[in-house]
Amino acid sequence: MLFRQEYEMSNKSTVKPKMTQYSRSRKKHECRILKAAEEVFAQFGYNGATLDTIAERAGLSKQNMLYYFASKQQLYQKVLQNILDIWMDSMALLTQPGKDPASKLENYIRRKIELSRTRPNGSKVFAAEIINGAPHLSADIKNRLLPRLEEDISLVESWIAEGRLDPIDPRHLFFMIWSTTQTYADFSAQIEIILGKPELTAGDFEDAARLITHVILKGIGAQQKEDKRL
Amino acid sequence: MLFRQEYEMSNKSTVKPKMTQYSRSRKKHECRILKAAEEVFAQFGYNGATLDTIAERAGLSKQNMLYYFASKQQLYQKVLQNILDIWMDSMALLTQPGKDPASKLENYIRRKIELSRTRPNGSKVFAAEIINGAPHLSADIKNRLLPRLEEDISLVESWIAEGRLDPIDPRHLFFMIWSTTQTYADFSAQIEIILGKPELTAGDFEDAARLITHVILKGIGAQQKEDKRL
DNA sequence: GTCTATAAGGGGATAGAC
DNA sequence: GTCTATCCCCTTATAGAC
Repeated sequence: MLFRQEYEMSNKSTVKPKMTQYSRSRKKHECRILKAAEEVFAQFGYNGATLDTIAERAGLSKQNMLYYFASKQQLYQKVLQNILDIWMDSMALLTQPGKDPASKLENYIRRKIELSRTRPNGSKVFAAEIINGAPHLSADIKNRLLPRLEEDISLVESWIAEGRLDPIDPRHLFFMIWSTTQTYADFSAQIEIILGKPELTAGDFEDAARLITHVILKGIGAQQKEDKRL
Repeated sequence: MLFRQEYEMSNKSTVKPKMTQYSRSRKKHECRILKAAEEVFAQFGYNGATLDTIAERAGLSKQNMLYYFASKQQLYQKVLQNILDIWMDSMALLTQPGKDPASKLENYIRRKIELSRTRPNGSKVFAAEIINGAPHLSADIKNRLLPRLEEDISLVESWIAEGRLDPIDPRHLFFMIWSTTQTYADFSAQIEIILGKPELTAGDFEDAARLITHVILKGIGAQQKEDKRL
């Protein structure tokens, strides 16, 4: 499912049928609103997006939408949280047991590319937020992303210590993986023009994943089991 | 100079002193306005930026600024043009005579990183514009950037045909170079948090250049004369 | 939960004096 | 070229009926 169900806290342990009905309806609305908001924030930016446009795309009135999300900021924050959650989930691929570093990194890169294909608008909203100085997100980056990332940095450092990777700075490696994969969501307008296509296809994302994996793994001296054909 | 002098067309071949005086004063104002606009558009986005804020940072009134740039859109377009011009100039490093492919690519990557350091706001405005679907820039990408890029794509293809690079898609290689270098401008807010610094230093950009050059050149099978220490 | 109406403020752009 | 004044539209958010 593209939009995960949130707001679980409204479901108490003693659930009455009426309450369930209520919550389901509410979730359905919230889900549609969040989907519309992600699209509109991505296309017009925070200030360019209007509640009217979002509401229309979600199929309700602006005033009605404000019943579900009390303010524009609250809606925006939720969109940001969602994509950060999804990206942080994907980091689990780096700590899968029983895989070599090259496979783990390849799985992570491929997952990030897949997310650029399936959730481009979330990526765009996130990117625009960072570009603007992350006023609504710096706390989450510091308090949620960074601690999780530190573990992965230590992991990469251990791989280097074991001689399985070239001695590179793990943090810059992550900047490289993030930028090369997310650019296929964030800069799709430019990439489409250069590739001469109205829309990027699944094949284009596969090309991207193959090239990024090849260059990064070979570039950091990680052994791949079999070299992919380009 | 950070902001190149534009609007050369107002200087006719028969220049009178008074006219020169006039033009110099105008250019000085326009230059300050463009610098301020680049900063404000980068921080707040097109719709979030206000003429009042830009004018204040440039040291004049909003109404006075509108004497130099007739509309917000016109000012914005000029900011976009400037950074695209600078980036296109940097592509000349790929066609320098008497250099091997690895050196040319390294020079280009290093120049792009240097521009991320010296003109981060131009990069941010450009990035936000592409994220929003490039409504003001798609014509320029198609008509100015793409033809220039086609030459560089042919060049990379010839290197591949000569066996000097792995058989990669040149277009995706450029997407990789652009994303990895521009991320140090566009995503500086996130990178600063992760590196634990209030501002990125020249040393951070040097670290980035070294890692990107190492990984990409090694990753595409380009021979480097001497492997840089990490 | 959904509607109509409206308050309240912001911001781009123009008019016209100096 | 620079200033004061102002027009006019857009947008967020609230009030209150149903």
